[in-house]
Amino acid sequence: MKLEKRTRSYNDACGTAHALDLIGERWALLVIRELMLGPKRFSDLKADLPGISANVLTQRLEGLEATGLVRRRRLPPPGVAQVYELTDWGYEAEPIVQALGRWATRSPAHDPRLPLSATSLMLSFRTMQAPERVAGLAATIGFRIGDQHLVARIADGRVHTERGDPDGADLILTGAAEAIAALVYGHVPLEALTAAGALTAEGDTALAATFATLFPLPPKVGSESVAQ
Amino acid sequence: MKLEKRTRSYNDACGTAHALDLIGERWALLVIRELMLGPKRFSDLKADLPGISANVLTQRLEGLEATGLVRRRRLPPPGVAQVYELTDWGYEAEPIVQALGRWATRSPAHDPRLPLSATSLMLSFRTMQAPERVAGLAATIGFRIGDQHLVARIADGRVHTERGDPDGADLILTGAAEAIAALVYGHVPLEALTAAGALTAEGDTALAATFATLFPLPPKVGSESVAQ
DNA sequence: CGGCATCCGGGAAGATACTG
DNA sequence: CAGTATCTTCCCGGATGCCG
Repeated sequence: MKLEKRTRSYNDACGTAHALDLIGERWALLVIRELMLGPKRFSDLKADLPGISANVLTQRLEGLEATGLVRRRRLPPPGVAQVYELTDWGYEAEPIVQALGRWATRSPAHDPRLPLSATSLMLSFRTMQAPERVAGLAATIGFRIGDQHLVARIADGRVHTERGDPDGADLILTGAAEAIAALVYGHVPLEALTAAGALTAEGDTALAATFATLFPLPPKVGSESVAQ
Repeated sequence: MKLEKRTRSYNDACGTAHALDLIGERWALLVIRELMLGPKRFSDLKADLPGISANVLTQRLEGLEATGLVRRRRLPPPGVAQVYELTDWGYEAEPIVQALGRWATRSPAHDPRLPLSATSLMLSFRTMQAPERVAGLAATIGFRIGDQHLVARIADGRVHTERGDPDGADLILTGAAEAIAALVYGHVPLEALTAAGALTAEGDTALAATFATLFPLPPKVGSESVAQ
């Protein structure tokens, strides 16, 4: 284990270029994305980042820790596990994640049916919500995705998402993130997903249809923009 | 010339991940940044991107053209040159460039005295302007940076930047982008820069000091955020 | 000169196996 | 569970050279 010389830099005073020096390496921003809802353990990060290898994840975490975006913390006695969490500055990267996400959904090549992590799904709710559709609504929807428990709270004209106990929510959806994405973004009816065994719904199942209207996708890039 | 198999993908339905599939390769976003103010020729791109090699620039332009972000256009007869320009969708990436730039200026490692392109400087004015400081002002500042002519128009509570003829501006600054950055972000007085021969000012030179107050940098990340 | 293709060396990423 | 070690592959960066 030798001291690394610093990663090759763009050597550019432009803030954008410096940002790429910090988080431009492959996987770096997706690691940050996965920590956006709170601390995670190494193995959870690895499981939620389809395709990353252990050594690359180790390198990214080391790098992000060195630049002050990620902090390593040992959990209190009950569990011996250690977790990685974003620093305040790390959390401030959320607008970047959102700007990228919003922009890329216009891509003709974007396939919303690919694998999806629970964190990505929750962040997409933050990004894609349409204020004029959310206005006046009040509800709480709980999610059980694998062993992750999450909540979307609709209030004050905004959809708030966070980790939390789904119990007591008006509607609780249990299933894979991809199935919930099919409901919200693919506009597959809840009944079709429950019938297929992809999703389980408890509570106010009619709420699901309303929820699915809150996150309209921007129009795909049309031929007028791409053709020469 | 064989058909390339498409670049390795994150294979993730998350919009952020797809954005990285599109513009996550090294240099890609900086190429887009350099085209943000309008079309450029290959050699201008190469000159304005310190450190990029010709073959990598070729690859990036091919890739960006294939994804529909960049268009290649042959200029009308007077010049045989061809230029690269962003598509509408490509221009829509500006919020990404801005989010990255704004976020990265908080980095302790950010050195604003590194080389800087004229385009980066103009975009930084868009990004970093403080509306409460711009309010009520009206002025036009012209820039001659190398052979590039640019204008910043202060009106309607906003700073607008674009390519344009500096003649007739209230103040015209001639010099390297780094010198103008020293004025605006380094708060080096205009007199010091003109005395050193780094900058030439014509017109309302007092305007320079006002202009330099319009773009406050956010506070650097402090020890409270980085320390464990 | 502008716009590439080609070859090469170094280094980062990916896959797998292995260890405390 | 949380990484390390090793090997292979591929990308990046630099140099050169071709061709209009």
